[in-house]
Amino acid sequence: MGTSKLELFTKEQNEIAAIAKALSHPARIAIIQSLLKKNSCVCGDLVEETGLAQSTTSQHLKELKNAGIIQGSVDGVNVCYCIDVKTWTKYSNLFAKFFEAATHVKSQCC
Amino acid sequence: MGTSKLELFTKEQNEIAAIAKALSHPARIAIIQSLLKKNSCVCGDLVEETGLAQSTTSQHLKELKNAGIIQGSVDGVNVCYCIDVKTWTKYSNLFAKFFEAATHVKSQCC
DNA sequence: TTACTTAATCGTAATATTGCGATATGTTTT
DNA sequence: AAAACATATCGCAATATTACGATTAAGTAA
Repeated sequence: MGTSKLELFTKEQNEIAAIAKALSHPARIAIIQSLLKKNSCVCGDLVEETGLAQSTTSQHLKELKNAGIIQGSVDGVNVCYCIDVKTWTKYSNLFAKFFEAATHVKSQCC
Repeated sequence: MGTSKLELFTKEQNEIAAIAKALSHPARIAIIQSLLKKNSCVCGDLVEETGLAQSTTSQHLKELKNAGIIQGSVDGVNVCYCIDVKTWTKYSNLFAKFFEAATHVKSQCC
């Protein structure tokens, strides 16, 4: 136990949940917002941005990378991260679709 | 440790992360989708929908309720759940705004 | 080569999440 | 009142997440 029973749900449900999971920590939201604003894309700057330890920030970056949201490329001693626009757009559409389903709900049933 | 350092982040960042957390389990996505489709709104039916134990489903419902996404009202022996449309719309807009920020990003920086 | 810098990974501790069975609570029905 | 039903809560076990310091790896500069 302690593990989610993923096999009970549809591919889409698991996908939406997985993306939401990647977005479920404020540090990761902060990182994404920072990258979208393009104030910087260097890992060291993101460490300052989050206010967390370097190792912790690195862990969050890894999760965002695994989710396909960001990508990093080595630039000398630094690593430059950026939003993977293609994936981001895909996720954006998926969430928009998911949320929009409620526009047809006129009234509360209870 | 093990606790997120919420005080390091903005109210908005924490809010987005909190909503995402509520959406970060496929069972909860399944519940929401079911309620949006209005196939049913009775707790017992949602237990079947998820395929999880009654107590586990009840726990997921509680989390969605805590996040303000759904509301339940007692109807005799049953409890009828439904989407809180007002909150849902609010969250929908918040996420749309969050995702849209990337439409201005023309190219990858790295 | 050695020293320095940056970032990833490892090891570990604290806490949170997921899931279930058992039990409690509250509402109908008999 | 007693039995039946639906749902919430409790207690527990397994696993996941968050965070940090220490270490490793790899590039750059002296």
